[in-house]
Formats: sequence, C-alpha cells, structure tokens
Amino acid sequence: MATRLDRTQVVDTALRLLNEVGLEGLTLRRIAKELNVQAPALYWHFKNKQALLDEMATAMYREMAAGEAAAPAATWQERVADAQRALRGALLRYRDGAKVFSGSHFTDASHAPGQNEHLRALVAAGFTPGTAARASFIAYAFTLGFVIEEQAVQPMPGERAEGYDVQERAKLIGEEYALAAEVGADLFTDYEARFEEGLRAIVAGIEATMGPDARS
Amino acid sequence: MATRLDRTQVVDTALRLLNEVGLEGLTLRRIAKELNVQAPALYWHFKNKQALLDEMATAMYREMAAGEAAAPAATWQERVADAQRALRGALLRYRDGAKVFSGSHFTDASHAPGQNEHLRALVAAGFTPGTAARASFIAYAFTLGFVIEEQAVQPMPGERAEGYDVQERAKLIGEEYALAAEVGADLFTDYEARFEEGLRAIVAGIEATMGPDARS
DNA sequence: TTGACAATTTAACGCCGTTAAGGGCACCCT
DNA sequence: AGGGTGCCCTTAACGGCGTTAAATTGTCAA
Repeated sequence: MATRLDRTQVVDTALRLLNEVGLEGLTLRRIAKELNVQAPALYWHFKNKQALLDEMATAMYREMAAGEAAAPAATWQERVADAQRALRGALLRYRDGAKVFSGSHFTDASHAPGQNEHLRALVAAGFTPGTAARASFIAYAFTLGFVIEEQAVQPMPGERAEGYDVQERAKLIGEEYALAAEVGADLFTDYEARFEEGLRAIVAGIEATMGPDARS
Repeated sequence: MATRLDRTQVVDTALRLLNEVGLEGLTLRRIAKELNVQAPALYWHFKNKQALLDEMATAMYREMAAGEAAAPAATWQERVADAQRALRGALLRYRDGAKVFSGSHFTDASHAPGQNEHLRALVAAGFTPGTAARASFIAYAFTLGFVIEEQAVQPMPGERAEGYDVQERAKLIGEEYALAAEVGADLFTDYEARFEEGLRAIVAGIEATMGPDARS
C-alpha cells in the first residue's frame, strides 16, 4: 500500500516510537507494525537491530549539532557549555535517549565537521588539540552521566519514575543518617538548574587545570 | 546435591558470570545452570531479573565503599576524588559494570552510612548539606559517563572492542577534518591518566564555583 | 514478453523472561 | 511414629524476542 521503505523513514519512525514505548518496548516487530510491514523487511535495510540503533544515535547527534549551531558562542567557555546544553537537549528529546546514545556507535563520519569546528575554536582560544579533545570529553562524560541519571528519575519531562519518592527515601534511610536523608530533594529534583550548576563547575575546572592560562 | 541457594550466593555467581558473558549473555537460564538449578528456581529468591540486577548493583556499591574506606582522606578534595576512584574501580571490576550499575536501583539503605559520612566530611569542611550533595552528584555523573564510554572501548582491562581502531577512524574522517582525525589517540587511549585529569578538573571546578570559599 | 533484480512476505528456529502447577523434603505437633 | 505444614525446587508451557531461509511479489530494462 504505502510507498517503499528507506532507511531514513525507518529511523524516524523508530525514534518517534521510542518516545511511546521506551527502549525496552522498542522491538523490531513493533517498529515494523508502525510501518505496515513485516519484521524481517527491516533486515533489507539494516544488518541487525544494533545497526538501526546506531543510526538512531547518529540522528540524535545531528539534532544536537543543529541545536548547537543556532547560537554562535563568543568565548570557548560558552562554546563548551553550549555544546553540552545542546547534547542534553537532544538526549532529553527521546525516552531513554541517553541509554540509546551511549550504547551505540556512529557508523559514518557525519559527526566530524561539527567536532572539527569545535576543536578549531578551542585551539584558536589557546588549547592544544589534544587538550581540547580531552577537555571536551570530560564535559561530555559529565553530560552523559547526568542525563542517564536524570532519565532514570524523569523518563520524560514532567513524568516521574517509581521508586524515587523523596519522602519515602528519607523514611527508608531513617534518622540515624539524617544528612543522607535530608539531601533527597537536592538529588532528585530541579535537574535544569543542577545541570547548569554542573556546567559552571566543569567549565571552571577545565579553565583552572587545562585551559590556555592554567598554571600547570 | 549441592546445598540450597540463598540470595547472596545467586548474586555472587551472577557477578562472576557477568565477567565471562557480559550483560547481554547474562540470562537467568545461564545463571541457573551455573548454580546447578533450573531457571524458575531463581524466582523463589528474586521477584524478577531486575531485582537480581539491583542486588548486583548494590553489591558493587558495597565493594566501592570498602575500597574507599581503606584510605583515610585528609582534605575534602581528596575525599571527593577518592570516592570517584573507588567507584570507577568497582565498576571496572565487572564487564559492563557501569551499565549494570546505572540501570539499577538500590533497594535497601545500605548505601546510607557511607553517603552520610561522606556528606558529613564535606559539611565539616564548610559545605552546606545541599551543596555537598549536588557537588558529589556532579562528580558521580562524570565518573559514570566516563566509565560507560571507557567500557564501550575497553570492555575489560586489556581487551579492546571492535570499531575503535584509532587509525581506521582517522582514515574514515579524512583529511578535510584533520583536527578531528588527529585527536583519536587522545579520546580512545590512556583512560587511567585521563580519568585523573578529569578528576582534577572536576574538583577544581567544584572548589571554584561551589566550595566553602567560592565567591558566589 | 521475458528476465533480472530489488524489496518484501511467510515460515520457522532457538532463545528469552516469566507463570502455573505440582512434588520432595525437613521439621513440628501430637 | 505419623501426619500436616510450608519452604524450595522441578517440570511444563506461554508469548514474545532477534534472526535466518526460502518463496513471492513488484518493477523496470532488454
């Protein structure tokens, strides 16, 4: 009935479906159904499920690059922060986005232009290429870990997973460990502000220990 | 034949098996076989597979706490860094350790004492409880993201996953994006030193923006 | 009109997590 | 000593998963 499949169409459908059913529910049969097709048809376009997931991760990366390019950053500090904001935004756009992303490889070189430009800007600011790359990776690791934890608690903006009730947690921990009990709200709410706070710390730390003017 | 099962025995066996077969190969049937038992027997001890994985994550956390307590840290900076070193060590001890850990909940409060003590030390150094908790979470997110990426490239110390050959990557990216191509070695090797470098940056950043003497 | 080849379907395989039902075995009460 | 009780495990089975093999359709060129 409908026109024939192509890779892009499959990837788009799979990403849309991801938000409805989550990574666990994202089966080839379910994706195929959404495309009015039988599951083995997908194997004509993708070697296996992992190849489809890889393509999905690459698509998410492209969305990130688009979001990043929108605003031209003045300083290297803002550029590093903006890149992480764009990455977090792209990951949050999809249920289990961070897990899908971290579990996948890029198969093509479509990330190279953006990455190259990012490094170029840091080098222009005084970083060596190696230091620029390692510093960016540190920021990337922070963002990835942050969003993985964030999405464990808030699968989608506005939703809340079970088992992370702050007051319940406090009761479970008990009075003996009052400090640990009291910080529940600081750990499981207000991710937006806490990400910004983390970004400030990461950028300041890179500046102090790896930056163009670092004393080391 | 053998003596009866208990939860601890199942968790220990599952963790040992994890290193042989990885998270993907860690099936209930395989675990049961290792215990000379049929798969449904495990359901007497655990509500479902996730409950077993949760217990495995908790066991990993206990190993971390043990590794951390070994060395008494002098400054809050060293304490934060030591906690992350211990966490990374615990995650690296198991194949896919970071993924298992990040995908699981603690079900009991056995993490409370260590967490409480950690916060207590930071508060004694001049942090507010909330700031101490948020700063620790930032460091934790970095470590988690770092080890997830590390284990994607090096599933176990000494091993190397396919698809991360530095020279192949450089060839794929091509000459047009020389900077991106050149930093391959900075991104996919020498994780030990790069983790320490990241730790220095994180701690310095926390100190500058959230610490007891931060200007804000 | 026929043949080739791309794209899909049908059928099946072995594995997965999980549930239902029943059986053995230790222990306790009389 | 005998019978019940409840823990712990087995056997059997279910539906669904990713994946493969083979047959089938649709499309377009010669």
